[in-house]
Amino acid sequence: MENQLSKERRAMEEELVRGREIANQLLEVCVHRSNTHHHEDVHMLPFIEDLVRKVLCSFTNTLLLLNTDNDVTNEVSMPLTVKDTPSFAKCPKPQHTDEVCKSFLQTEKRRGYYKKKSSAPTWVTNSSILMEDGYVWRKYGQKITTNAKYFRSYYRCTHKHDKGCPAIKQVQRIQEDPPLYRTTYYGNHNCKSYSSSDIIMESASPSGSSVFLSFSNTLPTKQQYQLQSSSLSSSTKQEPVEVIQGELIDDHSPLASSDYLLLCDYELDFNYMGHVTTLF
DNA sequence: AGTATTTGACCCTG
DNA sequence: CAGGGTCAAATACT
Repeated sequence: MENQLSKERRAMEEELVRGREIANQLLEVCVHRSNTHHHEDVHMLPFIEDLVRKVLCSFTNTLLLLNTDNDVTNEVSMPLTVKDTPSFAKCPKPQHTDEVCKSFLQTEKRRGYYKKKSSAPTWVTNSSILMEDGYVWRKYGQKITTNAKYFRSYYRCTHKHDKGCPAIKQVQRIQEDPPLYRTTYYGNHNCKSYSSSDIIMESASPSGSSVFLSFSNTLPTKQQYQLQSSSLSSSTKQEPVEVIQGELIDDHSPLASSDYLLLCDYELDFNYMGHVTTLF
């Protein structure tokens, strides 16, 4: 028992060290990239993707070791769009016909059922560079939340209805000067409105670019990382992805496709995660 | 005319 | 019941 524990601990340490080394390599690549011309990126992208995958694999293995005795299946979240039936369908059967008519009339006028998603950000990207994801968003709401000076805007993928794309995002202005916005992503695109020209990490600002990535508690399964030629997945997860960036969007603009994150297609499943991991 | 945004009401969760 | 997320009619834009 004791031996088993120390064995697992050693394995975890090895995985963490490995992950850190790979992350360092990735950092070097990024630094190198920022000092070179972009036409070289084509050759670097496969290498960058490979490093990212290795880092993720390492974290995954570590977290697996940390959670070997947990029943992770319970942590799996279902897609927002199919999780529940309409509220009126869940109502207990009334005992009297009057009640039946009454409740039916009441529910008939109701709007479609929707369920609030859980919100546990899985990662944060703090960046001064301009990133795109090539998707078109449509604003469907705006709220001023408590203790917030600015509006929070709600966007969904334009292809929600024609292709059933479940992707949504929230944009919250969090700072005035310099302007800073936090973008939280929920769900992944399955609309495939993606082209190579839209590949992210397209640095709009010529210098001083910095990227901060971090993962936080309750995890995503597959996050759509568009680092490059990675295929787009159609994960059913609704775990959020956060991006914080400056000088990119206007609360009142239709989102000039400037507030996006860079993601590639994780092949990994993070369902069992319950920890915070910082990449940079 | 078709599409996108605004905005108040509605609805769910904690 | 409050706070936050979504809907959908009204409005603006192209």
